Amino acid sequence: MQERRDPEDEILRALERASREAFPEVGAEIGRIFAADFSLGTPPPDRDGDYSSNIAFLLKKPVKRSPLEIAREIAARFEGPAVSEAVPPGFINLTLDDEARYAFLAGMDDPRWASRRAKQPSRVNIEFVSANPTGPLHVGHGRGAVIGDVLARLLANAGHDVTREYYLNDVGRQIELLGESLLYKVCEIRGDSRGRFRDEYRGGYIEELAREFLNSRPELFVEETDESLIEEAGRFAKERLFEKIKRTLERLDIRFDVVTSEESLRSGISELLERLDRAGLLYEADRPRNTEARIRREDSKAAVYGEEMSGGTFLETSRFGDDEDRIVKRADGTTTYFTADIVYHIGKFERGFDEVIDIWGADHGGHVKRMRAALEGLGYDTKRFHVILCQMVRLLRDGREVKMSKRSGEMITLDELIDETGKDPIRFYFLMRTPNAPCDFDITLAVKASTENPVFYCQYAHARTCQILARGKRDGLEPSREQRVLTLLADPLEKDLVRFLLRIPDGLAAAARRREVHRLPEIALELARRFHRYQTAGKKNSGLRVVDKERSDLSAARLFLVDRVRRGMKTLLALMGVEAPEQM
RNA sequence: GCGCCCGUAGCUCAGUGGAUAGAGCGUUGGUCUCCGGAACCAAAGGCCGCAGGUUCAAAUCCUGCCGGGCGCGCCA
Repeated sequence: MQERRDPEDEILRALERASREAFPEVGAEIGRIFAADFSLGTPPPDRDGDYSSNIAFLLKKPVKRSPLEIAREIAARFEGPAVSEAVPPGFINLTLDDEARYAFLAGMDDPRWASRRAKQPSRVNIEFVSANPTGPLHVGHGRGAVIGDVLARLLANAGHDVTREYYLNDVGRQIELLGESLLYKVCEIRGDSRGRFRDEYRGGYIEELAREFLNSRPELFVEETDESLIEEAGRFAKERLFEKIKRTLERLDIRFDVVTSEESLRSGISELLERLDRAGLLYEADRPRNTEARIRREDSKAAVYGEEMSGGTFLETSRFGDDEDRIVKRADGTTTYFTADIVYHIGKFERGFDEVIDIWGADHGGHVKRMRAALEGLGYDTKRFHVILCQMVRLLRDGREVKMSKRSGEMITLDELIDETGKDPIRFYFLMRTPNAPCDFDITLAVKASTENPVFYCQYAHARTCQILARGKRDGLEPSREQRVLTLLADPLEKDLVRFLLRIPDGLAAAARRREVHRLPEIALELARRFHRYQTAGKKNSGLRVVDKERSDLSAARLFLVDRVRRGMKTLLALMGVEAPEQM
């Protein structure tokens, strides 16, 4: 195995040296620029050069000369593993020399070839899915699940220590209602029509659970009070439903390091209330202060829940940017979801995480401000708290929307979607779009085996590399990594492929820095596109064929390149959790 | 009314303050004596929602407006 080299890092250091040498009087400024996340760019495709730098523009102000002049001064003093050239209006384009180029390609043997350590590796907690155990996962949960999982992979690739966490809301009114719904169904099955229980949850899974519950408790209803029955039924249902949720996620290759249950936080709640009280952030009232004048829409969804408003203890989140104060303890002494959630988030910081990331559905958008306010009020650094909100998923079939409504029972569960398309299209499509925007998932397209289907397109590129390498082997040709041989890779299509491979580590580092997983499919698609182009060109022009016994040196070089593309694609697919098949 | 998010090619969307704004689909026209054509090439198609501002440089940052999505008591 060859030792890995990071040509970009070498070039950046050489650029810094040359800049200091050319303009020693602004050394401090230069140091600042290079210490930040300053990185190299890519020249337009029709220009020479593997990298480009805009350093001359950034130095224009302190140096007080034209960017082009500055670029020339720096380029003239540049000493590194590349040839540098200053071009108007002031870019410095750099072409890596052969030795560094092939050292990079050989370094791809190292499984960490695409991993570039973040400047400040940190302990990161990513909480995602966290669906309530009151029913099966739906398609929207799948989006958050995939984004959270791949963000974890991406940050780990950048050297961070990542914990995947699921927050289980396993107490409270909804679990009570779940228990009642189960008992309602039990009564129905038994022909008992006394109507003692509410049927909040009605899906087919409730009936299944009710039958299981009856089987395990044939003597049901003999002695118990309704209250203890509801609790037992709730516990029974939530445990089974959470198991089911975990099985669904495992089908997508998603697992968690830690599951924290709301129940386990109970002991921390009184402590939290005392702490908030000591900080002077609590008050008792019938309604939050300063909210009378606020206008609300009557058709607001949450109004449905607003039956009782008997007052209680409020937390002054409005002092820290929230729209109004939030209740943390009801008049009857019970606490709310929000109270437990504060305990939970404080706990994450107390456990030593440097950064806390939550991946929530768009319908939780209103919670961001209050959570941030609560943390700020307690003295935590809210810059270390990030929320990624996932917008809605619209399902399409044959280009038409699949309507989903709970009432009509026309829900497609995540399990059903996996049955239909398999894991890979789901993962890939949900990654393709920024979480900030709603996305469409076209079931018809997801199972198609052609260029139109991006996941197929990438997997096919990988399979194609494997088949070509196998073909070479049958003809007695093996990849070569001798620099003498590799200089034969002179066609523009080959140079373009190499140049693209060179930029992958930086692309991944940038994606990690910005916590943006949707860049991954983009990178994979571009690599696939370049490779397919190269292969089809070889069909047209036999001079570009990879496997050619008549020209064994050239073949060996090209096979090496094909093998590097294979590794590149495999790495990208692995980061996305998508399979890399050797044949389709 | 308030908050968050989104307005980029006919459609779906990329775009890290940099060079002539890019892909896929769709449209039109092409490509193989087949290393997997399950692929590729070319053409057409753009007031980057509108108006200001910051900057050497704005699709990108700031402000205001217009249009769309989601949310807006103590359900989680």
